[in-house]
Amino acid sequence: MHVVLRQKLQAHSALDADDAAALNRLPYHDRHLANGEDAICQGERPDSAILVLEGMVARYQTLADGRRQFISFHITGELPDAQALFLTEMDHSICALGPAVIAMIPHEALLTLFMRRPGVGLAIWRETLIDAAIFRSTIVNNSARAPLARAAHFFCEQYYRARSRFSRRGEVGTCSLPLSQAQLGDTLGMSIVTVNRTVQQLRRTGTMDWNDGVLQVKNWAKLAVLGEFDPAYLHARAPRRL
Amino acid sequence: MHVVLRQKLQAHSALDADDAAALNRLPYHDRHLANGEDAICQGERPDSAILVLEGMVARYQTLADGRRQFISFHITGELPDAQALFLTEMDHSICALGPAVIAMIPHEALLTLFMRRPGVGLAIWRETLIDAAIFRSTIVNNSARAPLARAAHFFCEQYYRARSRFSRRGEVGTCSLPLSQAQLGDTLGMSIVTVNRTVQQLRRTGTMDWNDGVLQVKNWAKLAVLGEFDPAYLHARAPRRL
DNA sequence: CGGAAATTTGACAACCTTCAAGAGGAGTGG
DNA sequence: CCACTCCTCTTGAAGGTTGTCAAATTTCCG
Repeated sequence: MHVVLRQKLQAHSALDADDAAALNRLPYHDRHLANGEDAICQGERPDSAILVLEGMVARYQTLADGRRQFISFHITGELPDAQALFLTEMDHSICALGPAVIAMIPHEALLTLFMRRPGVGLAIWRETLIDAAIFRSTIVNNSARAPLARAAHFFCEQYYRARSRFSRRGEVGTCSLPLSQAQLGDTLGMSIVTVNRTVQQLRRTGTMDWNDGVLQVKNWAKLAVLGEFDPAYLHARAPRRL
Repeated sequence: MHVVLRQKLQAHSALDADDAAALNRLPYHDRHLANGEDAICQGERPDSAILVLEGMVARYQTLADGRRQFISFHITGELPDAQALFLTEMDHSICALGPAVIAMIPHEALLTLFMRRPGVGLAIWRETLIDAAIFRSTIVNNSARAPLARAAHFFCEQYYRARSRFSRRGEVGTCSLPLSQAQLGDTLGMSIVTVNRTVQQLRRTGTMDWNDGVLQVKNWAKLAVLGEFDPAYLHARAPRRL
């Protein structure tokens, strides 16, 4: 757990030895989630933060008629409910896509850590700010792009983020993306039928494939053009110290 | 300037006397913006944060074909680019809707303030988290709701936020909303024609009117139902201290 | 092996966007 | 003062895209 969190924070923030040591003393306990299981629901007031250790979790809101809208997806090292540290009531739910393992870290322990090591607090603040930057991009994507570009942009983002822990971000390769087409529809705001036809259309471009929860990128440059994808908004590297 | 910021932060965070005093010593300078003028553009690396003093400003992204997608709107007391404190490069632009006055507060002064008065830093952190909560809601609204509900929800949010500085949030009344229909289209992801017809449809419900940049709510309860509006996501009150 | 879920395909209707044009106002310059 | 332009709002019509309905096929899982 500790190494996962430390690596994530160090991807964009400088932590000194004392910060790292303090991180290593954070208490937590693991929790295993089945496919589709909720880690936390809208309206609840959690007293622990979630750190994804394995698998993928998603944030979603439930609409008045029961439909779901997915908001974001999170992989190993991410803190999908960091905002709950300061916003007591959850305005959305978090569920597992496929089996997942998460660590539950008591809010209290994090808050005292922030007092003792402000650098850690700032790193997590930055984490939440990157989260918000991704939300902004999602607003633009779902509101303004036609289905093909919208789906392409989504695939680009997931692929780029999944591989950013390694050095080779773009280029050919695969990553895990364990969604159904129906869930992708609830992500991009399109009907299942349109999702299906759009994905087929994307496949025909020869830039990517997506099967059995695995996204395969065959021509990154072309896919990025189709999706108008510019990774600047992911703020992958912006170290700054107080 | 100082009183505007202090009131905003105290709306959701407890500040002690020393925090307030430190806020009052923040340096800044005013800047007047003409209608449509950009306060800051995508790609820039600001060294000051923006605080809205008068009027309204909007965040937006520019798409590959030059179209605009508005992301959020900000009124007196809000910090529309607080994230730039820790994410150096702007991933969006900020412009004025109608004439506006903003205060520019040097990042350096804010960062040293956070070191001396962590409570102020936390208050602004919470501010950015509420920002993100609004983004989540916008994703849901623009992705999943039909035009009428989408527009109704948008009007509800703007009205509720504009009036939250006073005690009477819901109920009958007016607030400033100086957008054109075309700009509302670039906000909700609808064409001008659809915006026009949707607004007319909303007017016919008798719940609201919107003319000359003024939003008038005539039947708050019914409008909130039309827009499926639940203000919980605005986290208007959630005081918590370290 | 059987049943449920996911993917795929077709057809059609509804909706939205685009194109086009006119009305009303605000601001500018002759 | 009026003509002119520009912008916004409004309305109509046509065409295209997307959602809905329905059903077949494949895959997954017990």
